Amino acid sequence: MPRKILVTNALPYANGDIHLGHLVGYIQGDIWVRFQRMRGNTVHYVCADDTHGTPIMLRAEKEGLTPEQLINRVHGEHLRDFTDFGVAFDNYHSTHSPENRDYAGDIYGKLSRGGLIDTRSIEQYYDPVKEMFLPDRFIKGECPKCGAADQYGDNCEACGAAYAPTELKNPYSAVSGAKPVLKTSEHYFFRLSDDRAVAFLREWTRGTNAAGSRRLQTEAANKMKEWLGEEGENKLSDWDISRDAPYFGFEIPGAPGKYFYVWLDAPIGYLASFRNLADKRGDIAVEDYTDAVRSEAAGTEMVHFIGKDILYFHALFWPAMLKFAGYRTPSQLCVNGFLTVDGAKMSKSRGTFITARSYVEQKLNPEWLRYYFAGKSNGTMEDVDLNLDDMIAKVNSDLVGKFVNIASRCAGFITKRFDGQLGETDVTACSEFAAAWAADSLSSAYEERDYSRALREIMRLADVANQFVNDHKPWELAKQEGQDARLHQVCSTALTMFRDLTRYLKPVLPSLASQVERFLGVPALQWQGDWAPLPAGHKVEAYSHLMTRIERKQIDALLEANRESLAPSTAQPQAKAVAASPQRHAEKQQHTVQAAETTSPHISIDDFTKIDLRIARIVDAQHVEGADKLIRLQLDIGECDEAGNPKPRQVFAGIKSAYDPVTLVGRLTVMVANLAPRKMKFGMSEGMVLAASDPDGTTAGLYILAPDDGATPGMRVK
RNA sequence: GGUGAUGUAGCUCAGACGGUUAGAGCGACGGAUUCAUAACCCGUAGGUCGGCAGUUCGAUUCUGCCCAUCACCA
Repeated sequence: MPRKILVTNALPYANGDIHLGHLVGYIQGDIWVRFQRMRGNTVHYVCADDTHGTPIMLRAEKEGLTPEQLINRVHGEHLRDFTDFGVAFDNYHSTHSPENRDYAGDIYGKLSRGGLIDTRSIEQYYDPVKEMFLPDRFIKGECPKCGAADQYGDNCEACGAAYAPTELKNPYSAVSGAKPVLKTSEHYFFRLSDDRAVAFLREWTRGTNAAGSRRLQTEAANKMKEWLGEEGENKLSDWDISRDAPYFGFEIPGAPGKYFYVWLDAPIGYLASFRNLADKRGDIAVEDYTDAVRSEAAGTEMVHFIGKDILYFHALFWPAMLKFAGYRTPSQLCVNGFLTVDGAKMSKSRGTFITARSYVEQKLNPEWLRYYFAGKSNGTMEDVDLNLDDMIAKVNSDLVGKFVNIASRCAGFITKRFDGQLGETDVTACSEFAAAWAADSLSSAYEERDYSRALREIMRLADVANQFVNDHKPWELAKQEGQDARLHQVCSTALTMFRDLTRYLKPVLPSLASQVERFLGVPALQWQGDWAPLPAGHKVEAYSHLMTRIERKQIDALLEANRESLAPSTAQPQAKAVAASPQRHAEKQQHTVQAAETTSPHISIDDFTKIDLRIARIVDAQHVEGADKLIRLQLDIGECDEAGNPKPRQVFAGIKSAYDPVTLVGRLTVMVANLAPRKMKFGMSEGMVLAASDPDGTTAGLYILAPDDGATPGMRVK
């Protein structure tokens, strides 16, 4: 009985570009969907832009657009990025849609009638100039703990303290610069602290779904336990779901001037997108997937792929909203971790904040990234590190060296010697492949989203195939009289193995797989039925190579294209944000993202004065025997020994490529006098001289510094 | 500060309900080969399994403490 699954990916916020961090979760989701379909299951795969909230409203205003114009533009950009990376949603909708308005109203109405909506007055900062209430992130001021200036209303980037915006000293509005005033307003709350909700969530987060598997990964379930507290303890507080006008969103039915908080209607966008798809197609019974009773009868599933930054929303608010509005709750949450690049948070100054667009524009192959991410995905919430050198090595050796190579080394014989027709396959030689087909270890690895395990096994099979070719040496058979039949069999067998490998890699590399299907002249590869070799007499196309290698210089160009110079921080907060989180989703991400940027380009004056810079006279300079780069310098900085004789410092400087020692003697330059002495192969080095060079190496050369006339040895530089 | 996760060969990662010589791929090195975008094949070297202490006949695997990294919370 095929499964019927509604799969979603987190909705990206319509306030920024898709970057490689986002793509981790989308690629994981897409691979799972493609796998399920190859197994014959029915999957509806939907997503949408998350479009509401204050940041969108203000951003549109800044760009001189209406919010609708802004989100329309971004919708196109996002969809194009996903498409280019092979993430093939059946529908990419928007939370600013009639379907979403209907669902939001319906869910809210049912919660309200169920007694789960409360109103109460709260006091908040209000911008009197802009005439709007200010979210925490739009209030700035001095940190109440350490006094650092220009800190946001929720936490301090200088000392890490967390506080309420009302605790800030000298607060001002980041929108207008005005001093905010406290103002009272009535807000609507979802009563998450209600006993029914708490009891439900306790069961839901640790229980299993209809198929008997856990709804949350173990780590995620543990995290929920932390948030929910122990039995009898109630750590949940009610959730503020309204915002006052002006606000870009949906007005709450029966509450003029009050709008749904963006996070209320964001996940509802999953249903809206699905409804929109069903209306377009006309053959999907929506309630079979969305209604509590009917979905149970129909045995459908609803699976959400999300980043761990938005677990809170998807494991608490979302199931509770659904449950108490009579909707089905999610069957499973697949939570992925953050992306780091070369072991560190993505950074604009290092160029590792890589946008999806720039990757495509720099002509890198999206399937390289899909393969690498898949190789790093093991179905847990762990962070994924994109190690660029590792990616180059892995893709080049696995995909080009091993996988593609199998076809490349055999197809030529089939074309040249046998007119493109396959011969008999040596089925015994394929025993490992037949065994892999019969076993469920590969498919269960995909099912559990442990793609790295699947790929390890697939690459082991690729090794088997290459060994087979190597052992039977078709290039020798080709030269021998009377070995045509054997040659034919060996190459045909290798191509059957190659067909199998392609099938297993297809969820990860859909585009490469379709090239192979064309080359082999086979219908779209599926993952069901009995194993059979490619039949004798079957005709294949001439081989043309399937994938190129990655070169380091392509990666360097990509980093360069994403590098932003460290200009003084006059930019708007959004513009210089560095996101560590894969799914930036509504205002919550404004938090994560801003807090993530701790790599300040500034040092304090105290840090600077730790460096003792001195004017030095080069009293001697010598080549160093056996050193490629070093020159031995004796530097006078006015120091003397006990007897009062001048005592120059010995410093080894790596400037041999640019200077002849003879020309250095007598010159003045600048040295770091308090650098810890270091024993080098050729002796002690008691400091360093400063020299300028182009970090990119575009302009060659090395230039030591020289003071203006009048400076004398020993003078302090500061 | 509290909680949790992670720390295994140069790199990326498996694994171990405690038990003889701790694994893979890549990289390095040596050999073989030349069908294949120097790809493939065979072989070698590399790890006191983050540190310290404890439990045990025996710990890298369990416990405690510490260190580092990351996340969450206040």
